[in-house]
Amino acid sequence: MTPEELSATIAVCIEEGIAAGEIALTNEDVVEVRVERPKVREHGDWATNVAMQLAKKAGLGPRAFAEIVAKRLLTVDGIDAADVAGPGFLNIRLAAGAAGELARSIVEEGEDYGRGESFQGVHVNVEFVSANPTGPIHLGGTRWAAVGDSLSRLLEFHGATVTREYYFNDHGVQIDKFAESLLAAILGEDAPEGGYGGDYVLEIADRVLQDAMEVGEDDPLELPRDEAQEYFRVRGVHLMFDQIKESLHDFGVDFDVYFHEDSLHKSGKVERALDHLKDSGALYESEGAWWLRSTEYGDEKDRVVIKSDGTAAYIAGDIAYIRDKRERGAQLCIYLLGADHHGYIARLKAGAAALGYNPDSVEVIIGQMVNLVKDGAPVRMSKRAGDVVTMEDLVDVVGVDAARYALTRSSADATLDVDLDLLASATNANPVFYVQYAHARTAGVARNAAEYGIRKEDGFDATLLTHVSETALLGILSEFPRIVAQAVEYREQHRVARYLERLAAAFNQWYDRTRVTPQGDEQITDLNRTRLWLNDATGQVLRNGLALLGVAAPERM
RNA sequence: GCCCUCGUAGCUCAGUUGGAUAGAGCACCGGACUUCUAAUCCGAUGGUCGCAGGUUCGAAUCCUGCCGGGGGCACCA
Repeated sequence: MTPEELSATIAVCIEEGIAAGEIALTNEDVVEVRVERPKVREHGDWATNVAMQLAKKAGLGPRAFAEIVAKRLLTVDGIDAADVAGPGFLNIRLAAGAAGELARSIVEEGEDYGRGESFQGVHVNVEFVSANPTGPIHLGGTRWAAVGDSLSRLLEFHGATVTREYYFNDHGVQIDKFAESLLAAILGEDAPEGGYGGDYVLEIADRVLQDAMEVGEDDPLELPRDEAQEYFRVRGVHLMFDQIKESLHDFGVDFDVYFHEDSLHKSGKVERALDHLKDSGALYESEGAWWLRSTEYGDEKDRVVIKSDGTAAYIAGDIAYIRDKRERGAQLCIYLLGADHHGYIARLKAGAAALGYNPDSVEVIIGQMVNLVKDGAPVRMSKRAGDVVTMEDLVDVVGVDAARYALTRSSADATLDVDLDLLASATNANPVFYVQYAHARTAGVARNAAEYGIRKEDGFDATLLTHVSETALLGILSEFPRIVAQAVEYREQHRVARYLERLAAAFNQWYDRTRVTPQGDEQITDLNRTRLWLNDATGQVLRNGLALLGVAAPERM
């Protein structure tokens, strides 16, 4: 019996109590029954606090309410015990077979186990990273790459069609500084004020020059300075962006759309969006400018969309962009932004509302910063000095799996300290290895079982899974669909990672106390076969969970 | 000054959206390998959940006010 089935069963018991006149409620009062795993094992397999939630309204004491439900639960097949405890908790113990059946159903469902439907048929646009191509992806961007891709995978697992999108621009102040820096680097000058340093600048500049020579173009350095800079801007941005895409690809993140900010302006989409807003009265005119009512969404002040000189403010592009995303089919637009962008939330929501969309269709996830720790001290990162830790640096030191896992196992809205020494050296201090090792173990057990000639299809008897470490493992396996559903609902991928760590621990404990393969000259029995089902079920869930984080599930380590 | 966010064990972090005795990993201490991988397992130590009030059967969780860290407050992009 899964927790979902148990939850539904309890609801039925309450409704029966209502029908029998023992509970003075209507069926509409019956809230969704939440079952949870008690922290203390002796309390049973599952517990619910529904009696405490409903007792008051029913005019009963919580314990009396719980007794009425317990009495009926006991008559249900697959439930061994239902006890009332404490202030009104209902502790439930499932029959051994009822829990054990799960091992088989997980293996049969395979990579679909845990799948959900909460986003079935919904088109979601997830925009993340979106760094302008003025340098390699740094640590912060790496975090959004890992988190954004994992959230996308979670949404897809719940039925969504996800567009992974990267928004960028190759014009503007920062890009000009980048172009200036390229030119300065190749000429052996110091980086300009507010420009970019670091080896990569010279590398890119060199490549631009080499490429020009190879195709027999005139030396761009012979051009007038402003033309040379423009030349380096176009070619340099292109090279830089290719490098970024390659880094992301090597990191396991591929975007469906790289959206060019300029295209909004050039195609007239900004203008059309602004006309639309003026016509619909979504903006108001004041002091010669057109304003967006962003204060209605928590902004400190309303924002100018069309400046008094008639030109579009930056935010106009954002609004046109929302409209473009929606017109391309997105029903939900999720933005992953750094903490320095939190002021954008109100503006984006106000923009969506002005366009006539539900402001809830724009969702902004604000992520906190990543700090790097080395030798017990924070590593100072300075962009000016080129002393920036990049995605490639991190991957070089710890590998893609450890990097992605470290960045996804914590909530995005907590600042994160990444300890390079720890990730690189002390392997057992690194949870990703613990989880991957558990998976490799399931694969190893399966290999050994095959050698012994143990075949799953020869037998399965759920009632044999009675060891305390087995019921614990089964309980955790049964939680996976709900953990995934919560991770999707709250957009919190780290729940999956934390769950996998619990699952790996439960598996290791089981592995330590029981055996799948026979010892000595023992005969192969259904117990061996049934445990192989459980072993394979665990491997399946570890694989499914790691896939949601974009982390490999190795067969051997 | 205002806004956002975080504050939980020595360190890094969870805490099932208000539930039972607040957890894990690391570090430290003590145990367990002739048998499916010891990258593991078992045990011990370690807490005024930043502080003070409030809400209720019940608060790490919700509300208010302080304190501390981080970020943000343009007719810039």
